[in-house]
Amino acid sequence: MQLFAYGRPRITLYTHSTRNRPMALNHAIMTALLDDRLSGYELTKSFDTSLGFFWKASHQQIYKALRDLEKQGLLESEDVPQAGKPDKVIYGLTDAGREALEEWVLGESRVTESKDDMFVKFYNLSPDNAAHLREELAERRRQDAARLALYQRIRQRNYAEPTALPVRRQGIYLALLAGIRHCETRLAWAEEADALLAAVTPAQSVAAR
Amino acid sequence: MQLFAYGRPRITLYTHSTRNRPMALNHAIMTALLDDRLSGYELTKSFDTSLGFFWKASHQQIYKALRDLEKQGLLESEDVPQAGKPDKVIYGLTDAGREALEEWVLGESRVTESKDDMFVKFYNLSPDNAAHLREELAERRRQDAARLALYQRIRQRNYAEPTALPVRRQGIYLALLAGIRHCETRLAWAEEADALLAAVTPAQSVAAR
DNA sequence: CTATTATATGCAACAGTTTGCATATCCACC
DNA sequence: GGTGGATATGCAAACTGTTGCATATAATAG
Repeated sequence: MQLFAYGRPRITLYTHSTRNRPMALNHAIMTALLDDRLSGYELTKSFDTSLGFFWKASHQQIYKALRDLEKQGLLESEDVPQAGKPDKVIYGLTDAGREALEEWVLGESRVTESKDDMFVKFYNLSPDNAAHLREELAERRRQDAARLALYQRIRQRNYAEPTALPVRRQGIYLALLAGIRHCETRLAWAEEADALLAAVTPAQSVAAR
Repeated sequence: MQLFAYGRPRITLYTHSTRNRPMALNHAIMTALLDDRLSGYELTKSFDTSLGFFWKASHQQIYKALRDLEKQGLLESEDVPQAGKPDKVIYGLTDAGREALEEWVLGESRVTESKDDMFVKFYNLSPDNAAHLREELAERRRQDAARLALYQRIRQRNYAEPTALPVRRQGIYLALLAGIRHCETRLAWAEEADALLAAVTPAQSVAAR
């Protein structure tokens, strides 16, 4: 009787396994705690700006990650009673946390490519939906413009002379610069795209006359 | 006795609910099937190039999505026996599928921001890891350069004169252009970043002397 | 006085993605 | 004769992220 009916058992080498690489949200949180001790609430808000350009997270995710990281001994917490506000729990990096973070930086990076419906929609362009796509595009432009303005302000205030900054701040500057360039590129593209869409749209209004 | 101990029951309006918006992978697949009838295997490969810049999917995801979409009547399938190769199943859009796709385009878009470890790592820049980050950056440059070259080739071959193209092809051109601009921007940024990192790295080799 | 907003934390269900594994054929290369 | 790679499809578990809901205090706006 043959128990292993199909082929022979295989030996797998796990050469490119990512199993042991924990999700980067944890590391993003630890990064945010490098300088400051913060509560989950404060982290949630700070994720909306600075680091948030590269990593979005909901408060549910963040609170859970904080508890997990504390269980692993990478963070320590402190209960802070407050008057006039609900009590909060602030978290800080432990030495083990700092070490784990440094080690993580030296590992391989994982990229989760962005997924954007809008581009898939462009593959479906027709006179029927061109007007709608222009609207979506206009909304994006507003968002990108707002974000760009914010990042430009931050740059001028805190990163005007990058080479004069301490090393770590130079790294943050580069990330910020990537964000700025990204917004600029999208805005320039949106202008080109809008011009082309505008040439498509009138066909509909003519047909609808 | 008070059964609803905490506060009063709330009425929620679901004004910005996204519950009924199905994931875009399904729509990306349907989009890829607009012109051609393809098998899961072929779709997986085509996702690696064209649409893949905006939407990555594994073969496991794609095969499952295809079966789901067929169950919903949005796709139809046909078994194709092959000589010298395993048989395959090719899928095509049904009329219902085409309609559903057109309707989806007119809805709101969802953006899943890209998540890239590398930028989080830049927030941790130090002389200890600057060399490692330069390596990662160099690897990204190779990838971006390769992708850019591919997209440039596609552009020259098929989209040299965008305004002369049929409407839908113009939409694809715009998506392609976004991909090109994106790669170019990242490459330009990587150059700047590398220059700054280079100024950080030597400090280590001097210290290590 | 009531509604809203900000502060502050959390659970549970669900949706979506990744990873590991499984199966099978045929071709090319060494 | 075996190894590796391309073709072709699929299951199941683990992981990650989103959504809806729950709870509580206090300030502010109307």
